[in-house]
Amino acid sequence: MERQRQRGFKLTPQRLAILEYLDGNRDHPAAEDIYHDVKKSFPTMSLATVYNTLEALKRRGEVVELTIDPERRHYDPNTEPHHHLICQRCKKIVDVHKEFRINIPPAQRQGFRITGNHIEFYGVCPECTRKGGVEMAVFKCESCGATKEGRCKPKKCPKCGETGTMSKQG
Amino acid sequence: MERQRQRGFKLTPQRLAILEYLDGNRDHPAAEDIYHDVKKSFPTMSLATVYNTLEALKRRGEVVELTIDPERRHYDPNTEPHHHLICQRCKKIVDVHKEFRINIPPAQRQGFRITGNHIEFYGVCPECTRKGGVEMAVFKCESCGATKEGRCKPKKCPKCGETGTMSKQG
DNA sequence: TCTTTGTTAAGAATAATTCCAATCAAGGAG
DNA sequence: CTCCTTGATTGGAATTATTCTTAACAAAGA
Repeated sequence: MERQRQRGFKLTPQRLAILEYLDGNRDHPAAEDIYHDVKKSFPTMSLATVYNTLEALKRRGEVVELTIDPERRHYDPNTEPHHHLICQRCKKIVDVHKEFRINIPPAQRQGFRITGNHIEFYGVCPECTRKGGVEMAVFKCESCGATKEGRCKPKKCPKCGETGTMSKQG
Repeated sequence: MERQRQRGFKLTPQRLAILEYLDGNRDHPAAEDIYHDVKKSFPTMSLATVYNTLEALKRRGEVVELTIDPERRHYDPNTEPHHHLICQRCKKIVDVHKEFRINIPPAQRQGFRITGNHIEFYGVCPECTRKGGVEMAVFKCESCGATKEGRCKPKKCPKCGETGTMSKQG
């Protein structure tokens, strides 16, 4: 994070808050998630600033944009090359730190010069496996109080629409 | 009725046109691309119908939705498991038909049950390699006549906004 | 023929993202 | 210290892809 200071990247309070949220984060948040969280300690934060900052960080190679979820872009502050494992039921994304020796045989490269790769693994996470497909839990929105039954934590409140506010109820 | 229900899919002229467009297509088109093309021979076609049809085909496993491009969803009528190679410059997507023996060691599976994977390879396509990064070509919109300079064919006309109408000029 | 079911078209609605114009804050030059 | 330049922030408007809704429709079955 220190390395930002140089290189003409202005460390404004807003950017600092975003960087702090991102630092060490392994949740592959979307812009909206970052916004929602950072807003709590920084109520004047604008969603546009989150997008601007993410774009600036992306250009600097400090975060990687994940094109894994057709609904929204996710960002990964972990820039070491790694892969991802996605729960096909609840859409949770976790990291896979292993190098795979994969190479396209020249005959199949169609003239491309290959520069890298990214593997998406699909599967079912332990929580969803346990829930089996029948059992359900109740999730409550911290923001508007609405409740919803489901196998896994909904990313967004079905009532007030806020993201990241649903938590499991006793 | 039973037969119909088993197939559960009415072959309407619109759907036929979409299927024909998709058949053997290796371009990983987006909904808009399909719409643009099919509309030519079927001017009454609606974009919603394209989306509906794609959704129906997806549910039946006749097409695969590719989450590769953050801008829009692409569809692949080739449902045999395969991977993709993407030109990082012009965003062209080509197929890679090869099986890779990749496995996440149990210690790293984090309790997930793995069901599949998809590899995205990144690279530079022969056209873009040739253009080197300096040389440019001029592309013209078949629809509105606007021209644009670029390394690779723009997916969308910068003036009229139509997709798939840009072609290289003499 | 009447009903059921699923399809289409058009446009409205939604949601993520980008754009824009008006500030604002910091740093350098004078 | 003040002026000027540059880049950052905001909030709202604009844009874009996608979904939803409704009414009209068409084929199949009773």
